[in-house]
Amino acid sequence: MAVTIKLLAAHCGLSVSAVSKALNNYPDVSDKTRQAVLKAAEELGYRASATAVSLKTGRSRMLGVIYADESQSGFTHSYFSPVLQSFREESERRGYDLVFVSTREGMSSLDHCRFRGVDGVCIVCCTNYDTPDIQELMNSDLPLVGIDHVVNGRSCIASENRQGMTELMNYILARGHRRIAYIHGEPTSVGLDRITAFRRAMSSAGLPVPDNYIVQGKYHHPADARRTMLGLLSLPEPPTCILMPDDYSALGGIEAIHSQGLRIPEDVSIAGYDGVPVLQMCDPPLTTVAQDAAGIGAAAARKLVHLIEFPETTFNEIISIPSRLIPGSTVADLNAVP
Amino acid sequence: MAVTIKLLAAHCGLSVSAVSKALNNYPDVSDKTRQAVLKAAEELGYRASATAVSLKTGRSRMLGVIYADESQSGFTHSYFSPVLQSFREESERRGYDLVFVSTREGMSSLDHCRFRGVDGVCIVCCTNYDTPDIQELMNSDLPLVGIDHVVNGRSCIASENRQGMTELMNYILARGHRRIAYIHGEPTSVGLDRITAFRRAMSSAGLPVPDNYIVQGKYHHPADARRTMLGLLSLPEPPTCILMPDDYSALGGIEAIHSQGLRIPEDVSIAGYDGVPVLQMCDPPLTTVAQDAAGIGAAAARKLVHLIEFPETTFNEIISIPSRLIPGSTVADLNAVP
DNA sequence: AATCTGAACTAAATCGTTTTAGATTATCGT
DNA sequence: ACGATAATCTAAAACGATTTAGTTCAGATT
Repeated sequence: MAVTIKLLAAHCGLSVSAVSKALNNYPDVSDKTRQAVLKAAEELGYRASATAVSLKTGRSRMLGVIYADESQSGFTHSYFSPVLQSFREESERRGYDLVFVSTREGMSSLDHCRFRGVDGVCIVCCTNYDTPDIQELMNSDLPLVGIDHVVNGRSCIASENRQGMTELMNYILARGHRRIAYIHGEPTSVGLDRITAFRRAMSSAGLPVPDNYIVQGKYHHPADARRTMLGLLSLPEPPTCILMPDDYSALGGIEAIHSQGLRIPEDVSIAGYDGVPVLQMCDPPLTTVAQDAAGIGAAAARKLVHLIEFPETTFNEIISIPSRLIPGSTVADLNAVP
Repeated sequence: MAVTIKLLAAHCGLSVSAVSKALNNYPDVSDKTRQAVLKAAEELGYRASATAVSLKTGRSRMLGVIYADESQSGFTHSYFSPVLQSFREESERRGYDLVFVSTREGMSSLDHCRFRGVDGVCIVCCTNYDTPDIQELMNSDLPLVGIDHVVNGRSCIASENRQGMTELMNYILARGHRRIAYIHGEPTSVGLDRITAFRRAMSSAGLPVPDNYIVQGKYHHPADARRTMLGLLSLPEPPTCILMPDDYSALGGIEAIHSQGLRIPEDVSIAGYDGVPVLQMCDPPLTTVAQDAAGIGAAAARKLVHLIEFPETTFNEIISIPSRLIPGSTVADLNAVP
């Protein structure tokens, strides 16, 4: 089997404890011995067993990840996947490995975290935060950060949704649109922030928002978006521009518009949210707001590691990461058409 | 802290070993005691520590995942991400959790696997299989399955690339195309299989394949595809149909075609490979071959778990998963244009 | 009644580390 | 040269489980 510390100790003619101390930079070991141990460890290819260290120290250097978008897209989710990616990179940079915590039968997420002995957990993607399972996690004493959702005074990394939506609205308004509709996603904290920003922008511009211009749709669900879009297009006074829940849903919206023989943006304008690269390669490139997924993932990892390593001095907080408007070409400039 | 077996034993008035046996269905424990233990465990919320079990038994019920597409797409990779997703689901169904094995400085992937004590490893996504790092893994005695790449007699799950490509070619040929070009990806085993099938289909149809009709491109790299496509379009005798390395690259190809003022499929036909849902929502939907990512991921998990649990009776093999043609609308029917 | 058998339990070793407390030198002041 | 002090090492317990080798005590056998 693998070479253990016992073998290494024997090879060095030292006690196990001396070797352990040498490897862990304890002060009460001579430089000569330390060098010898390090050299021998290198030669024999010694690696401490994470399992044994973990058992003894109570720290595993593993981070749990809740990624439960069973419904549909899985790891291909256009927003959460890149968040996870950068969360992973930053975690590994800090010496932590990622484990997925599943909700296996009979084991709650918290149970699972304890079972695996993870040092902390990040809720990256989760269809519903109001489940007993997630609540139990939130109320536990496990270090935790959430993406995009604020619960129970826990730390949370989120896009500046109001800022992003406001920039998008300002852009659309500046292009002369007045009849603007919003197919929004589920009214989570994210959703509500965006809706608020939408309404504010409209009222700041002195524009009314007819009730049927704000429609609840679903995140990441093109088929639903398609249906909803068709409804909007068939209104007696249809909007000139429609905001979608996200870029992926926008695909369904675009489809719906084309199916009516309408052109984008000549006949109808449309905007997404997320900044998915693929949509920028489509023709025409989608007007949208790029969320800084990489920044969010990295911030989450940093925060979580801090919570773990400096529990005394680290406080819970909500960290906002700015978004950036991508103008694209799917919102017509009505001023330019005299 | 958490409730340990020691506490549970005390609570039951039994020895630690009796409790352990009760929990693990040993025969030499009375039914009465077993029930009592189970009940107490439930009440106290006892969970065995995976760490401790792992240390003692040498089995961790964790699977390592190599997913190293640092280059670009990360978890949004349109083909590997869904593979990973289903690999994860099937693994969890069988009681295994997934850990990412990173190549941290100074620790090879194999080292990392041993360090974490994973029971097996799956190479899902990997930019280059010819590195010492991957070779070391392949030559180790760790249970292992690879996706799409055959190395060293290890188990491998792959799409039936020849079948897929052949079906695609038959479809294209049936639509009357004779000047067909292929921008292929890196010549890995996958790439070579597809090229072989392409050449066979052409020669079966008695068609020549000019050298400049087979161009090496890159997988998952729209910008590169764009450049290469422009080259093909500017040939003295340009192809009527171009096969792309994959759907994502096809986006770059489509872009290039449009940039020349050409229409798809009226002026040029194009086909992808993978069956990415997004591309089916674009207009027109892409002609492509859907790889059964879910089937591949699940098969990989099953194979790996077998290798782990029945090492004697399980042999290494190459498992092929059929692909399916998605006709789409990007390949013109030349017969229909008299 | 003495012995054997088997069921049901316990003690203790073990997995590979870390860490506390104690042991062994070597160094030094006097 | 002698005890004190510091430097360097070792022994052993502990982490939380599993598992081997007993042990105990009914009840059956003779």
